Amino acid sequence: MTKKLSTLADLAREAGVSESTVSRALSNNTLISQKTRDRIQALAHEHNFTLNTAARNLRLQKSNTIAVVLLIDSDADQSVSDPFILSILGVIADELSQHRYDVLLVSHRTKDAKNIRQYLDTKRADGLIVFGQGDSGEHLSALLNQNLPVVVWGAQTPAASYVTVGTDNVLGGRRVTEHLREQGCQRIAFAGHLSFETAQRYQGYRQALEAAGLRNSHHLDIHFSYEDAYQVTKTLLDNNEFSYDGVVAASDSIALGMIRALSEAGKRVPEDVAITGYDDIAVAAYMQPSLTTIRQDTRAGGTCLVNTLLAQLAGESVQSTLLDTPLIVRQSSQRGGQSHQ
Amino acid sequence: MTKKLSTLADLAREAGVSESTVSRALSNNTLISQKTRDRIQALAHEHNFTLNTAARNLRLQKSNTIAVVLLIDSDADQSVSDPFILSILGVIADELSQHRYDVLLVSHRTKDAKNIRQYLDTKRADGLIVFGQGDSGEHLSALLNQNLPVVVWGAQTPAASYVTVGTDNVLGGRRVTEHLREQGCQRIAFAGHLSFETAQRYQGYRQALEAAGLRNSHHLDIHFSYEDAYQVTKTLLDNNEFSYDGVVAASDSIALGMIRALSEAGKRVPEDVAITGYDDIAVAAYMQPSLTTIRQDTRAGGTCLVNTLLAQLAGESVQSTLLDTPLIVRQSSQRGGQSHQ
DNA sequence: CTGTTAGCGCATTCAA
DNA sequence: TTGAATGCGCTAACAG
Repeated sequence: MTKKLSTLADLAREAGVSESTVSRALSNNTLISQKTRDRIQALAHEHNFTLNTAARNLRLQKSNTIAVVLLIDSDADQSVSDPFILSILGVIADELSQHRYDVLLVSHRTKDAKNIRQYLDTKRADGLIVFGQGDSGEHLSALLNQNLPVVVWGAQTPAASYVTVGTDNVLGGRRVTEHLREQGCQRIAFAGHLSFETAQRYQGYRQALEAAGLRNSHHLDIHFSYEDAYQVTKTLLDNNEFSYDGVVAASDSIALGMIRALSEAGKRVPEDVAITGYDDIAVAAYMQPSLTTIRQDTRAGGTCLVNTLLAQLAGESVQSTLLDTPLIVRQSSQRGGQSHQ
Repeated sequence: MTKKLSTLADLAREAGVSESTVSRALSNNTLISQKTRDRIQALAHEHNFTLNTAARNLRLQKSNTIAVVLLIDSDADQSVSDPFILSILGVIADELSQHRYDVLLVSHRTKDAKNIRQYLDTKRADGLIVFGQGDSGEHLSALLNQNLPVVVWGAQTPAASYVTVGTDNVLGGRRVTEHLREQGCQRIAFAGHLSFETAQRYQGYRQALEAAGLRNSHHLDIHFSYEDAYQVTKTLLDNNEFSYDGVVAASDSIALGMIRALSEAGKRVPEDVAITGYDDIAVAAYMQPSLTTIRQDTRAGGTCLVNTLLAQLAGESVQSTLLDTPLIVRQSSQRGGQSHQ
């Protein structure tokens, strides 16, 4: 390792040429003779030289960076902990790095959503991928109505002016509920806090109940977490207020917490209570009982988010995508049901 | 929303003062009269003005950004999928954003580890948090021997010249193994691929066996994943080659995969086979049976990584930290054991 | 208290 | 085929 050459000027001096020649040589510009190019590139490599990104960005007015923005509910805990989000984030980081983009990970309180424009305005990021429209769809709409390079994870709404990639949550909610009906469940509760996307799942649940001629719906308000699900369920059971034979959980995490509480209380899943989750997180297949759920394919979702954004960046006109929401039937819901008369 | 003011110069013109005054006013420099400061800050706010980060970074020769580098094994799958890593990443993002730092998320093939210096050299990041020394400790040592602002997640090694935050993997491996011995296990296998950290856990496993007078160790080579663990275990069971009554799994994921395979084959956990995991991922407490494991506290770990790095950045002298590795006893390993004669 | 000036490192226009 | 000069937007030393 020879001495440190940290700027173009250093390299130029070392090579005995001008800065502009080095700049061109490094970008493999054909204006420069092949010989010079080779020589300079070799030199740069030898000295482990890399361009100063800030200077380059300033000059080029772009950043080669995509900001992934996580909008965090202010009253809930502020950390990024949802396994589904974390998992799709991993996919996005992969995809983006394959396209030679850097990923800037930022989290914002929901109510500060308006600040996210700054990443674009200050050329901090070339594009944005946003999670959490759930609690701030209206903010986003106000901000993103122009043709900005932004893709939002979540459901399309008629009002929204921005491009989204997401799954059909109403359909998903309907599917699991219908499935539980087919398994013979009579009293089916919906467990989850009704934020944006989960509210849609709830809506699907309602639709399915109504289609089955059931008038009463049951909502258990549980925020996204194992612990909360466990506690709420345990309390209900302790007070003898748990009267359901089926539960549509708004997420796999919630389903897991409930299953534990039920099991500790001596209830069998699925015999006494059939349960479905939502997301198909990695462990869903590996628990006992394995979890019936709606798959949200993180690989497909992440890839689609990235591709949509890159297409936008390339000037193509893009539209929102609705990903499929397949029902994955496993043990936690299967108990023969009516179909087996 | 008035017209777009995108640079300091624009703001200065609008305010009828010089650029430097605006610059100072925005940084709340007391050189500027309170009145002027207030006026300019109000103006900036009204126009939703933010500084251009690239220009600012270039001028200041710093970036207010921490790069989190994930070193990915080249022959394994390239994606960021380990739930433990993802979870600690969430914590880091939190902590860093509370300290007003941005997080640049980058993944690199292990063998390209030497490129990670560039983030520092080009002032792309003020500091680095690195995961995955496991497979590239020697590369890192070669790179990071200077007093660079870098903190590596993982175990300390005598050779390593860099600062680490991690848990005592040897101790952890020893603890679970001793625990299984206490539960009466006679033939205990270690399940996991022997990379850096897991090799240390394996070493602890060996120590515990030797201390118990057991000469034979059993190693099942399983990479980090549910699926691989499931397949390998299933194959062993199908061939009647699974002869263990205890398993020390190198990660919770592996434990889950194995438990599923065992359960499908009609083996009971913990009665027929007692199993321990490693990490204490969120679901560990919520599965059936709940998983005995070694806790790696992601909150503590992430916080410590960040604090150590920030201290380094502040010029303080810091040293490596070894976090506690508590044994969390749950159902998957408990079967009375010898102590109940 | 405020303004003028210079320069961070790079890409690019214009001139040679 | 190469070099000299300019400016991206910002901060800070120096002057006033």
